[in-house]
Amino acid sequence: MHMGHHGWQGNPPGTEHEARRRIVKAATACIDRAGLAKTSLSDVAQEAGVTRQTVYRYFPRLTDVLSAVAIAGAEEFAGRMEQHLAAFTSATEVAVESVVFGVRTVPREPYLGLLLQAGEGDFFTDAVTSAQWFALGARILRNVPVDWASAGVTTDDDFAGLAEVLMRLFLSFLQHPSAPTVTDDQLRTLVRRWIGPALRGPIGRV
Amino acid sequence: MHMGHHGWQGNPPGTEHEARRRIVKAATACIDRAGLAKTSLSDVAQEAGVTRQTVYRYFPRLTDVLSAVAIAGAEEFAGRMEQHLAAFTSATEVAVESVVFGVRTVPREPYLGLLLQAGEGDFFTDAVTSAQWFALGARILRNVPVDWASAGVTTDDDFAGLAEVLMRLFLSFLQHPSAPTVTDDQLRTLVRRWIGPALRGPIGRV
DNA sequence: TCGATCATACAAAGTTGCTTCAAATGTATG
DNA sequence: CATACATTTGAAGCAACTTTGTATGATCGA
Repeated sequence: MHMGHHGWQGNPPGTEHEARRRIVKAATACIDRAGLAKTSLSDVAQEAGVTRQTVYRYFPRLTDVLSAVAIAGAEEFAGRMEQHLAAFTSATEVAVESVVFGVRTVPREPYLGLLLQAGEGDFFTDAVTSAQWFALGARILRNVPVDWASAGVTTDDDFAGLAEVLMRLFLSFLQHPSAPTVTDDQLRTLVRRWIGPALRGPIGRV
Repeated sequence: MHMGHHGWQGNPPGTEHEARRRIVKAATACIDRAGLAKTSLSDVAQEAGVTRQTVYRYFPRLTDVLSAVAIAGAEEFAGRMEQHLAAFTSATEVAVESVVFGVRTVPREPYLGLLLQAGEGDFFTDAVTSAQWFALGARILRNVPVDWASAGVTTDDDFAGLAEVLMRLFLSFLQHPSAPTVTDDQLRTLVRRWIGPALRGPIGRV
């Protein structure tokens, strides 16, 4: 990574936005490799092939870089989740598989895992709150090509409520696997049995 | 607490079991007052009015005292929860109110709160695992005088599954209140809407 | 006498409160 | 981009203190 000595020194190739994106990508790579605690701004700058000052140009503080990493990670995850869920045709299956997908995928993404375990006051919690997670979940569900109306999910509140319950279950399984090894099928049975009935027939007031 | 200089020194009043119970009670009081980190075996002994050696007589290690505290606390909590739930007559309401009761009650019990936040490898986690919590929940539900059969909950698996979902939701609300202040009614609506339908009519395979 | 406790002592392990040194953050200037 | 620098943070080492866990003999009541 010894670029910079004979290359361009003025305006970089690509837009400002591009440089910003490259820094976030570099930070993500560093965190994935060395962990959050062992990642310094110098490491990120080196990985991105820029100097520390350039990083400060786009992010006033180190925590802003990390917030951007968290948000970018969540967005990327949302995209993959949506893509994955598009393969299912019933509302119940989409609900079931969203939990399974989350439980199996998130632990492989170090910065997302950190995000979920973050405690009160943690800057990571400020970056993406659980409320934002629920909103993200609702957005994902809404975009999945399924006949939600016939499943009784129509209003924004319906999506928000369903997303919140599913997200809470999936967060819970990350922290309390319950058995040393929970199989995908055990997860499916649980969600299908206890959330599924709500997705058949109108939900209405209860 | 300067007893011991002029009191009895031989066999104590009450049975062996009584002394053990008194130590657990004293430890609970200490933890409630000073917190887990600031509670030492000496404190517990002094609070119980015995010497450290007597504590060691009943509990080989300090962690055994704390395990006993955790288990006793969970049992006591289960008793109060069962009593509370006896006031409700429908299966759905029992499910709903069990979550509300848990969310509102547990934070007031320092040693239970610690238990729920305990991480992997924490001795508190060894004391009462999440699997034990789910089992406790199932036991509670089973004992509440409600016509579970007509709600579709009959087998041990039904109780275990329902208890697991409810416990997970309640644990989740402890850690992610979602909004700064979640009202009891918001909690009720969520659970009633997404778990309730499963408790009307037979559950069966899905 | 027996069984449980008290009293005291003590080694090993863990905590706390520093001091010191290196690394990282944030800012300035050319 | 490159270099320089004040301030903050983190890690490493170390001494004083606390706590754990164990041992041993004396005391008291049944």
